[in-house]
Amino acid sequence: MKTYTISEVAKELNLTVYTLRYYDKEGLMPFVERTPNGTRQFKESDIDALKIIECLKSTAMPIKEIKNFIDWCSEGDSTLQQRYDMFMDRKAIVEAQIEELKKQMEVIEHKCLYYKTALETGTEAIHKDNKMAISTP
Amino acid sequence: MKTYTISEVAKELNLTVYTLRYYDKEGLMPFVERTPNGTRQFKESDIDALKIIECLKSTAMPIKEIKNFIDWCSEGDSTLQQRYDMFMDRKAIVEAQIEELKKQMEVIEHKCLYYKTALETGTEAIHKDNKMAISTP
DNA sequence: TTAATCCTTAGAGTTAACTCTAGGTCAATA
DNA sequence: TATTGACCTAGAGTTAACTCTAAGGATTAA
Repeated sequence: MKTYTISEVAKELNLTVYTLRYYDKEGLMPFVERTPNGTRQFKESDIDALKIIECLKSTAMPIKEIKNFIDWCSEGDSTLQQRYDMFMDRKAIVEAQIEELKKQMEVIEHKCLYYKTALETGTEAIHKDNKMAISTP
Repeated sequence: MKTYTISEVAKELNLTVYTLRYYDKEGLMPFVERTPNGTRQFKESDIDALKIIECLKSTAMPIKEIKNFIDWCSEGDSTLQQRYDMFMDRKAIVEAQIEELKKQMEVIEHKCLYYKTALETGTEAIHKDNKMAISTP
């Protein structure tokens, strides 16, 4: 079975070897095996697991919480409910994150229009006596 | 004109007074006026400006970049182009953030289903010989 | 055989964004 | 009048997530 070195994995996942070792130190990769002299040997399934870790990280889950999940995975079927609940919770969190970003997007688009108009006339004064501030953003 | 104390503003924006003073220290609030003895007096427009700051912060813009924008605001009409470009860039960044979250959402939903099926049969083994790993997440 | 290049660890250093403490001012109340 | 509680600053401390350094081991290439 093909295995990968830490730098190959780092390259593939767009991480540094430092980061991967840090994750290991934090207990995020207990499944990665070693050669007799201690070198990490990543299997395809390890890379898949790291992709799940990256997925959770990209939704702003703290590393300590990701570790809880990894620990549950190691404990086996007795933790299926916790893991299911975790992903359902995460789903709700990500939905909220998307909604929040969409809300802020409207504000940003409004500002784009505001500055477009200001640029056309050469001055922000066009928006004066408007509820949009001038010297404050 | 009605003004607000730092603790009133903190409450309204769901921040701490420490955070607001920190923002001020970092140059994010040069527009906030003071009473003769030094107490900050927030106007409505200052709170609006802070809401823009919070908007940018919620899209992961670093405080130093937000400060650039605030500085441009203080410089007046000569920086209209920079400010327009900044909001257009931010718009693209937020669009990418939303797309990224949607992509991760699919992974999470897939995991929800995975664990739902596993829970129904009481074991993760149901997914074995599948490309989904068992002891790795 | 020696140099380069990978790997390892322990532990120190960095950065961003707070978060708090110490010591002080000022205005209102008991 | 004294105490309470809000405000202030400077600067120290905290936390998360890296990021790097030092010192050393194994493998390959000249």
